[in-house]
Amino acid sequence: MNGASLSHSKARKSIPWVQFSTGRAGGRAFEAAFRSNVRNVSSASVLKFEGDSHSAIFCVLDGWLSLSKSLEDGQTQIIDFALPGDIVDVAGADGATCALSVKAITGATVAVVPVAAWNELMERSPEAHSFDAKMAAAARARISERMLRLGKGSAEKRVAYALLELCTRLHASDPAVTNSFHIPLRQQQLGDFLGLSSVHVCRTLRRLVGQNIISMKDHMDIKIIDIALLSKIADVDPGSLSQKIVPPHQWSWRPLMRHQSG
Amino acid sequence: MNGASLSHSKARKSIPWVQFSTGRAGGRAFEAAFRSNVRNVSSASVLKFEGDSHSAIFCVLDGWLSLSKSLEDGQTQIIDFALPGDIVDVAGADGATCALSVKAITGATVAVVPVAAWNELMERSPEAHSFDAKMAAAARARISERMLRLGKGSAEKRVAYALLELCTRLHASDPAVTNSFHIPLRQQQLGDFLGLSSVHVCRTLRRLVGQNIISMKDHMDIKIIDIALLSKIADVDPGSLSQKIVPPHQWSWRPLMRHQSG
DNA sequence: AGCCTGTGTTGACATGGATCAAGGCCTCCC
DNA sequence: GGGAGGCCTTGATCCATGTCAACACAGGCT
Repeated sequence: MNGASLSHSKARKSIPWVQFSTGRAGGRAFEAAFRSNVRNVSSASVLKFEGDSHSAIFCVLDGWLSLSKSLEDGQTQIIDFALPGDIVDVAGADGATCALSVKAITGATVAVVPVAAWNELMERSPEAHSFDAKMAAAARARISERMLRLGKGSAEKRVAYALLELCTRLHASDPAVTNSFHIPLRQQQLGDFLGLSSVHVCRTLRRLVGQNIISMKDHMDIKIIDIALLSKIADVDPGSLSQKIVPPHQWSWRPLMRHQSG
Repeated sequence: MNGASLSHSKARKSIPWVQFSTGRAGGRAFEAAFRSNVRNVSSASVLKFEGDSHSAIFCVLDGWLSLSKSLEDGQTQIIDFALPGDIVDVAGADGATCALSVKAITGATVAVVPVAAWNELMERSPEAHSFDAKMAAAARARISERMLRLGKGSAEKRVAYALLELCTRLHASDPAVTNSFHIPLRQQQLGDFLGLSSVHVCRTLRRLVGQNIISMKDHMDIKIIDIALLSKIADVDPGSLSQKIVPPHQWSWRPLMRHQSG
């Protein structure tokens, strides 16, 4: 699925930017710049450590990355995943160092753009800039939504939400994905994402399977069986999230009713 | 502490933007635009609800705001506080609605800038744009740091970190603040910030007081007595955070040693 | 094949923090 | 002054989740 860490690559994946950069003045040049810096990274390799100098922005072409932070004792929290199409900018408050570690969850293909080139692109291309702003806003919204459940939600709510979120994001980058998808994560990593122990992640997934809300095979091939119930557990506004996943004729919910709360 | 909700104001607070906008072409016009939309909001008033149309960016001149999200059952998570000098942009992924609710914790003075004017400002003034980018990066870094402790930290670690973070931020906007400061929050609100019950916030603060790490009077006048220990509990890199709070001659720590972990 | 390592699963047990409840101390209002 | 409502504080109890441990299963290596 991939080569050595950070090796150069001739991959010709689709780059979301191309959709607006081609045909405009400078568009081709930027596209060339992106393509010339495409690299393959192997699973589990580290692209950046927290505190490293912030030298580049990544655009994920294929595979999953994790953005994480760690405590002194080694405990790790995954702040976000970067999926194909996502832009990764982990600049800290000082702008010079990375606030987060960036690691490859799977083998991945990544366009690496030096900050200088990035800034130039942002200045020259209003479309690029607004696209970036939109992605950044989406990332912020995603993180807030998750933080809400991290602070106030039960394990079940967190897991349910994660499944729906990942499903929705995968659907966004590949419309063929509807309610069946693969999550390339160990349960330990899911735990680091959700603020749960891997053991409890396992139990919680098992319970959802037992209740026939989802099914699993091959260690993380998920199928959402009862999306209405899962949405209710996750406390997701069905209108906002799930409309994207299942075709309209399958919708069958009213506004959420309050379920047993904490 | 102030007038009616969203009333016009003649306040002449210092606006961080002015430092670079004055003297430049268009600078005065922007400054005028800011000042003409300054409003006072009363404590506990709501500036935006999640889902509202995203019509304006706020710049906090005085007072505290909270940015929060809520679950169906009413449980609230405070995602961030906005302190004097902070810029508040709660645009969601769609750009048209707010991802977060914005509420006034205290009476507050806020410059309200319509999105159109804001976008124009961002395009016209590179300095404004880079200042905004810097603030946004700082907010992201802050939230990641807190999310780490929310997911992986004990109550003690979360409380300790919050105290240090707030102290640092207050110091940034007013260098006279060093290790004594006032937090205008109910313990319930601190709990909503930290993902803890108000009862447990109370117990945890009491414990810190009992260990002579901090002192409290008048319901939230905090004084950090042993900043080294508090930093260690919070798992803060002393170099990054605490250097800003206490003068150099008071530093007396080596790199953190691992303390009893979970 | 046989071993070794990593991961998922399940059970037993420990515990941090939630919840419930009562009392005290404010401030506001009549 | 007296009552009422908020909020903090503290104690008692409960429960969700962490931790520890054992086993199963799969893949890689020799």
